[in-house]
Amino acid sequence: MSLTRYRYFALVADHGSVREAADALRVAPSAISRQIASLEEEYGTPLFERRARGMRLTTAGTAVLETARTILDSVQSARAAIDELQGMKRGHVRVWTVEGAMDDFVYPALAEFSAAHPSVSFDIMVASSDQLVQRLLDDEADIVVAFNPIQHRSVLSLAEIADALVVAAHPDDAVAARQSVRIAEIGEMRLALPDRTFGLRRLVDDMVAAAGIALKPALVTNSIQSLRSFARAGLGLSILTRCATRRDVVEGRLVAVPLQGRNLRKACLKICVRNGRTLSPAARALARHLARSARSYAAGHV
Amino acid sequence: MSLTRYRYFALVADHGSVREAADALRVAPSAISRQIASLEEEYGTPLFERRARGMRLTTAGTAVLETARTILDSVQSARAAIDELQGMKRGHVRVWTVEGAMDDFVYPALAEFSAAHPSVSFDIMVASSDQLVQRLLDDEADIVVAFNPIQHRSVLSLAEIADALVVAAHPDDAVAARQSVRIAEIGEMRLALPDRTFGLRRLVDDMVAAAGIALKPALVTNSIQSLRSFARAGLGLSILTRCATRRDVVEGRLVAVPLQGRNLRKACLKICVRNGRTLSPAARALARHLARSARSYAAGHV
DNA sequence: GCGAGTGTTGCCGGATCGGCAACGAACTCT
DNA sequence: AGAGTTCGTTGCCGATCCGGCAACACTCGC
Repeated sequence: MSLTRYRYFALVADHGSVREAADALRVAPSAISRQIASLEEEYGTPLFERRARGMRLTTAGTAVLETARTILDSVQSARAAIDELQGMKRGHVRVWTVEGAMDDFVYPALAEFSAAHPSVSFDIMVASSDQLVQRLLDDEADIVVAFNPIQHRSVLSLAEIADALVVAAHPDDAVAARQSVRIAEIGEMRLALPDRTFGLRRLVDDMVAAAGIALKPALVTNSIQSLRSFARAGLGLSILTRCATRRDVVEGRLVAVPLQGRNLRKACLKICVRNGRTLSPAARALARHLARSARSYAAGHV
Repeated sequence: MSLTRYRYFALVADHGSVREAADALRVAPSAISRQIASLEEEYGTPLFERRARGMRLTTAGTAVLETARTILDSVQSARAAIDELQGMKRGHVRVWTVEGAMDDFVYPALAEFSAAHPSVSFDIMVASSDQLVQRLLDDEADIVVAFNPIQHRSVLSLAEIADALVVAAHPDDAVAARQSVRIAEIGEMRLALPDRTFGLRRLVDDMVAAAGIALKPALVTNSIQSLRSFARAGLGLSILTRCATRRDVVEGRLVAVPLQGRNLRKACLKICVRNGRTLSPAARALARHLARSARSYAAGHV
């Protein structure tokens, strides 16, 4: 939203330091410093006293802080009023998702939504893609985030994220230095794979079948986390999606090498709802939000 | 400021139409339309009902309008509180300016300042540059905006705007089609000039003297407005500054052709205060604001 | 004096904003 | 009914703003 300056300002006032506020907001200190400076220019007077150990409000700053709180509260209360109008007060939404999308996509999007609609509560349940579709058909899930779900006329996809298959390797593994890995090669590798109820596994099976190879996985599991751990421990390679490996890659614990091959079907994360079913207002709003997040996620990580 | 969306929103709600709000704010309707759309996305619901004859608030919109008013009021009240702290309540500032800078520079800057500090009142007096300096020394002016004022150790320049000399011509005049005019040529032209108390006139006189030419002005006046009218009526050419002709140029009534010549001294508009004198808080704030405006004006019109 | 902690600044890539012109929709007046 | 008017919206583009990064300046405590 556009009230960034006031949010930054209030947070700095609370923490007494640009640095701490920056950590709390997960932005660079310079961004906050600039917004404070621009606010001071707008009011034509310093709002903080700069000290060696942080920032202390000036008298003028105190007045602005009061304003900042008023502003932020009143936006919050407008949201609450709208929630009430739309029957989202005390709403509850049941989201089922594949494990691989949870950390990198579902939770960040959920955090945004929850900040806007604090009174809505959630179930976040994890299952394999096949099971997800079943939950949706059984009306046990309002929204599912599935990986290459089977086509079904009662399942409506609102948005999708193309998510490449990668080979996850320990940074010291020989594979980690490569630009890509061909399908034909993975038959020879020490591999960990998800079990056959996973959309990811179906994709891999189809590809290796088309290439005429047989896989001898060193480990089969029903947990994405365990696939990551396998590779992180240097026990061998795992096949995962880029999205599921992002955090470990950024933090240097894994390297993700793209899989290459002519039979590489589009690997696709989809936000799905049950066709024809009328969702609760809260669920509808969250579904819209997830779909929007998916589109911007897709745009940002191509 | 960054609360644009809420200002736009409130104004549209008040006027009941994007177009009227756009006219009132002097921005394009599309800009407002977008901000409204983004606000609606932020709240996840339409805030206006689109009708053939304008926009009508929805119920959700009414809730947001309340918020918008709270926000805008509370910013206003923070300003007022700061003004009070700084002793700017009911301040009064006496500004003296050259006529040529009034419309294009002084009034826009003043409007911004006045929006931020509504309780400050002004004298805006017009005089020639020589007289301005005298007012400042006599403590009859707090701030002056002068054109190439004479150097004086008690006159402190806070900021300056380089302002090129131009020949103003009627659009049909032969000169209007040219890229530039050399000093040497203006001796032959039918010219209007300000009288000798104007900084602008001093500049012209110095240049023609250096070029060894004598001028036979067709009209001498103590009013910039009359110089403009002279050229607009097609009676001949006027020597003016780019800043003083901008509006007429934009609206197609005049063409401004740059003057060229090696003796062309920098033509310069300066924001000046009396050195050593302690200004009232309101005057100090306005001086700062004018100086800042001058810098951004200079940056924007090179 | 030096290191650790702080806030700020220059630079740059990406996102946003506003102006312009063209469009589509709905009403009004022949 | 049809032409014209009055709306709001959208695509495009240039200018501006914002945030990340790295280097810097400053203060305090050892």
